[in-house]
Amino acid sequence: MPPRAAKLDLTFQALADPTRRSMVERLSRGPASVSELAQPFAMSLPAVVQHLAMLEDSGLVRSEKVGRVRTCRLEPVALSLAEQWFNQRRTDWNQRLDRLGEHLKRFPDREPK
Amino acid sequence: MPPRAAKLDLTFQALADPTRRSMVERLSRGPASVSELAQPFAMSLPAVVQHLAMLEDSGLVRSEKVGRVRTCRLEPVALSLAEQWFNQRRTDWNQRLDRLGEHLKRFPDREPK
DNA sequence: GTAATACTTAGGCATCTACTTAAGTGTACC
DNA sequence: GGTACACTTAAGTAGATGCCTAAGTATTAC
Repeated sequence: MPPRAAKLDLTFQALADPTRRSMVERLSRGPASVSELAQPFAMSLPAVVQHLAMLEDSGLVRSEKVGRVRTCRLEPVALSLAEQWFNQRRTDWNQRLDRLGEHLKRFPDREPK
Repeated sequence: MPPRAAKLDLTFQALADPTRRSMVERLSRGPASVSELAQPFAMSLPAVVQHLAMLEDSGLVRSEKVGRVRTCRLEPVALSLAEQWFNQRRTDWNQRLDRLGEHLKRFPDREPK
């Protein structure tokens, strides 16, 4: 598997959980500490940290520890990598529709292949 | 959990696997039967069908059976639902950068809050 | 009617996920 | 030095995921 695909696996996997999406939403408004990120959730801290680990594995989030506080920030480049995948699908889809329309204009009666 | 979030769970989960992404890529170029979709993969047919089931659960793919052939097609609306989530993140992110820039222009020396 | 095709169903198995509780470690404050 | 705080590590569990093989059903072609 090409490395880019592996990265997409991790990214989409990371975004497939509502807790983690919520964290990304929070971080898209600015950095936060682990406890700040944990605060909205009715879940133990280790559970939150485990979610964070998946976000970091995917590259969506980066964090560094200063003193006893770990500060997390969003990595927008990683987000746009996933976004690009959607753009490519849309491009393929539209190209097909264009070809289909062209074909129908020429042969209005026949079913396209 | 709001229903929209549940849908995003299923969508991102569906896209987190390279086999399934590959299938979506194939389908973004036009409809295909189950065996056509299975052909590129070194995997049993039941495994492929299981992947397809997840794609259908998420709403990304729709299929109908005629005779003994099941034809699958992409549902582009489901794709754009996921795309929108990225757009919203990007909007939040840019708003924050704007505010940050504004703040720095006024108080060039202070660390922003 | 027989045979090939295109799935479909059922069962099983190894691994991964999403949590938990309990017990650390390192830093900051008094 | 002692205590509170902010994580961190470890170990365990229920359920989901990603495959497999074997056997079944419905169409279509001969």
